[in-house]
Amino acid sequence: MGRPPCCDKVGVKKGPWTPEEDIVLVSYVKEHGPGNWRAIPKNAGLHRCSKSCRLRWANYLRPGIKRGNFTEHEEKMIVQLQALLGNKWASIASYLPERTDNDIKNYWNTHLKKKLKNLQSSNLDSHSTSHSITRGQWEMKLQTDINMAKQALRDALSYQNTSNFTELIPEFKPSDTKPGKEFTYASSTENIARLLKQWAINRPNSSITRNSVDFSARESIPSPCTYSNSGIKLSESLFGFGSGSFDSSNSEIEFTGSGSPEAGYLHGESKLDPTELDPVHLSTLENLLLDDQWKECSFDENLDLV
DNA sequence: AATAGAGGCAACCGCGGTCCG
DNA sequence: TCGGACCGCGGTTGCCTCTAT
Repeated sequence: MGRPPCCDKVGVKKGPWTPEEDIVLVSYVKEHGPGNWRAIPKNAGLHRCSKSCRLRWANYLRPGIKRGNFTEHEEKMIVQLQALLGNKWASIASYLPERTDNDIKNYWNTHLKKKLKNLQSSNLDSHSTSHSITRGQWEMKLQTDINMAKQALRDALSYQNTSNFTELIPEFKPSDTKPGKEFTYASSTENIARLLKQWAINRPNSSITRNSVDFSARESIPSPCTYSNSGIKLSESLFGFGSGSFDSSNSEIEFTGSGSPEAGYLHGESKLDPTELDPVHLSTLENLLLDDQWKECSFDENLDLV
């Protein structure tokens, strides 16, 4: 009946990963690709639960992860997307391809929550002298929020991805550590980064870019669909978020590439796959957010826009 | 210099949906 | 068809470091 358990709970190691374990995991994934996590601990000789391996890979070891301080742009996007989507960290992370959902979640909980709370309380203070918010003010605020949300999505779409895969592997930078903080794991991180970089270079298809990524491990490449109308060119759904740019001044969106690497090999398996999204939900959202930009456009019948 | 409290973050836990034997 | 494992995700915990006293 059923499948055998992924790992026997006895003898499964917990806690922080050692550099050696990281190297073993990276080496194994390098050879076999991510996926089939239940087989990895056994085959790689790791005394870890498959779940732990997947998490370690997704949150720390996979190529393309940007570490260190969040930029102002990233911060704004997180705030606005959180307001839009709620605590859907995986969804939010799909807009920030170089950040993991765990990172975003942590950053939200430790920094942004407080920041917003302070902002709100200072706003409340400024309002305390006046009477309660009027209907007109409320509507204005709502409109502002909607505009902010729209801007967030535009920002997301105009996010400029780096074009070269090797650029995605961050070299260890002193800025990754806090001032004065002894970063005992630095050398290991650096080694892993180098290892991964080497991996990228040595891959059979070494001309890997973010737009031509090997999805062969497990995921299927979302078939590119092209919509072209009114100067708008798309190769995939908005939420596929491949390599795209959006120029609000001339209403031109250009997506290239046949699939979002974020949904596949480069970024583990937790990212949104456009083909798996609820078309009604997302297209409604897209419609709402990009109403101004998109209302004039007619789409291919394959598009399930409401 | 020692210590307590706060902050940051990696990793674990538990749940719901999906998949497989 | 069904039971149970796998997978992905969000919430939470616990450890380590920093800072204030």
